[in-house]
Amino acid sequence: MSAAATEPPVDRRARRREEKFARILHEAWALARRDGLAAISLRELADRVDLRQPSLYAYFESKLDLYDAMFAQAYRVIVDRFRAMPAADDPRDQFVEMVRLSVQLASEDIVRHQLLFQRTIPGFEPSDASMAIAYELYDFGSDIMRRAGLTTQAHFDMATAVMAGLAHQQVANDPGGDRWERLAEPTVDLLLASVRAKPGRPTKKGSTR
Amino acid sequence: MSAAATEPPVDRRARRREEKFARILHEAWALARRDGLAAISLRELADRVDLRQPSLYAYFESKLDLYDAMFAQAYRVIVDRFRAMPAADDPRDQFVEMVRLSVQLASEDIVRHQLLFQRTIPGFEPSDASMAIAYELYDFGSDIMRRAGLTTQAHFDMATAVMAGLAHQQVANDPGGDRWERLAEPTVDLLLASVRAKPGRPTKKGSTR
DNA sequence: GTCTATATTCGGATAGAC
DNA sequence: GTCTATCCGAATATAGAC
Repeated sequence: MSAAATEPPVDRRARRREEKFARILHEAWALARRDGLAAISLRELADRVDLRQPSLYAYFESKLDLYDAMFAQAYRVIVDRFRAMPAADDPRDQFVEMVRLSVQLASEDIVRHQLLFQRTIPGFEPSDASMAIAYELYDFGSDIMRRAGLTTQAHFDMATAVMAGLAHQQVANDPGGDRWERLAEPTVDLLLASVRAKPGRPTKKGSTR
Repeated sequence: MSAAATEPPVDRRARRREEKFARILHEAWALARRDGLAAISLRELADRVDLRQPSLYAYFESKLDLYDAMFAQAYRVIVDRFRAMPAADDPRDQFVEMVRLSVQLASEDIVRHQLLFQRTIPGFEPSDASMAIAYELYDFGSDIMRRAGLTTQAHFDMATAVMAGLAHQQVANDPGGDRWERLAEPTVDLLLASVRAKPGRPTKKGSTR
């Protein structure tokens, strides 16, 4: 409330700070893509944003804190991309589209995929605030799966495994291609067929091992 | 049985060297499990095997070379575990067992899984000799899948994605548990059901990598 | 093969002036 | 917020004696 016509200097400063922070994050991603996530050097990062290395500490408290900011930003991007999916009439189509998008997202930015879904940075643990963004994504995805007919925990677990697996194989064995991405549709139909075959009970009798 | 009664000193020395090298690898794994793969310190590794840090260079040429040795050893262990699987009469059962074993292997040693299946060490590329061991595993697994009825490239790709996904989810979201491991059986049946629904063109033997 | 000694470079982080 | 200066520790790797 109450933003003056001429923006108070405080807000301008805050905005400049945000812009600079965004630039820092941008260059951090660039370095991560070049050398690997774990190999980001604060010295080189500072160089790229025209700062001296100690000045970075005005923007984050430690290197792990930087990773946390990258983690949160990456999840925000992905949540936005999920929300931007065209709404499909058929829930099955929507499910297919989500799986396809997941593989695409992993494929188009491998280090992002590593930071979010593989725990590779020694000592890094996402903050609660960052995890909250992650949970947004899972809720959104769960809705889509539920609408497509998945009901049990086992259904969900199979579906998430399939999504993770397609993405992983795409990234690991056909980077830049679509060999696993194009399996999104048939794989979803596989899952849905099994749901329809034995609704609410995708596992055999005695399903707890 | 042709070893001389008095073993030649050359062979004894060679064996001692191998034993020491094995000890080095053992402790390297221990450090990786404690601190993460990327955080292995040659100083601490040397301490643990009663050497000074520079002496390690009598056993490998660089740190990346150490990772390569770990990579090769890990694949050898896994190949052995695959070969040690009890033979099942039903190829479908054999397939189930393989998927279950894959998830178990990832679950029981997460850093091994990371080194083999996630490219997380900056600059590390397995040597040709190490990759040869990896291919052994893929050939072995391909045979099992083929016998279970998978014929097309798409079948294989789906199956490998499912295996990778179950393992990943198990490791990432239920470490120490069996929430995804117990989905091995129903998931294999899912795959096989789709194969029976629309059988594809057979692939040539050994042509899947 | 193992040692001591050292080179070299780099890392993240802090103190304190402006 | 940004700087200079610096700390302190860590890292991998090499040289050369024994």
